[in-house]
Amino acid sequence: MTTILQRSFFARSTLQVARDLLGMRLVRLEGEQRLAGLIVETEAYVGEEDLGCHARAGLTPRTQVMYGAAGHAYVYFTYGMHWMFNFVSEAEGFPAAVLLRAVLPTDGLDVMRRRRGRAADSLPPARWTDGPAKLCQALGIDRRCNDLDLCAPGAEIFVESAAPILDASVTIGPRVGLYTVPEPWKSLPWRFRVDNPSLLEA
DNA sequence: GGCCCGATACTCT
DNA sequence: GAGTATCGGGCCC
Repeated sequence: MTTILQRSFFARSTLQVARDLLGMRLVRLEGEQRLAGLIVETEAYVGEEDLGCHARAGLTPRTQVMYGAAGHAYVYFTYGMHWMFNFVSEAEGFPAAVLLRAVLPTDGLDVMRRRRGRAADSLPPARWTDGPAKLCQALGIDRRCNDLDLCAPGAEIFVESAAPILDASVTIGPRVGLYTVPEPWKSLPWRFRVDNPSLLEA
């Protein structure tokens, strides 16, 4: 039986949440259409002290969602064209989140493939959603999803429990794309990745 | 397979 | 006005 992850799951150490989300199933409901994928890559962004985290600038209109209750979605726009999806973590008032970097499509493949367009041609499903902006495009996630409560009854986006991933199948390393972020933040091993996503049972 | 680059608009200084 | 938690196409192996 599957259960929906509740707020207590997200209201923990961000590193623990990022690790434990691996293998869980992200579900996106669009009316009758169910889109879903197994989470296979995440990154942790933890507090104002973390110079890789948007909250380094403190409380602003953009970052206020990260200061709110755990279990909400923090969705932001970057590079002039891309949306990114995050799970808010930790206690209310402490700004932190887990960036979703990749999923393995399991439900609604036809819709996801169509949304990815030519970039999906001749590639297996795992390659349609192996980047933070790619999966947002495939799942139809944009600014309307910012601050959604993933733990509310009837939520359009939520996470279902699934088979946990063994430590032996997880690679931990530095976060991606923090070119101008100073050490030690740039190199902290706060990225969690399932080694062979395509081997996971869909 | 790899590297380089441009697209594009939002956030905070 | 500068910087950006990226992507895909073009090019060269």
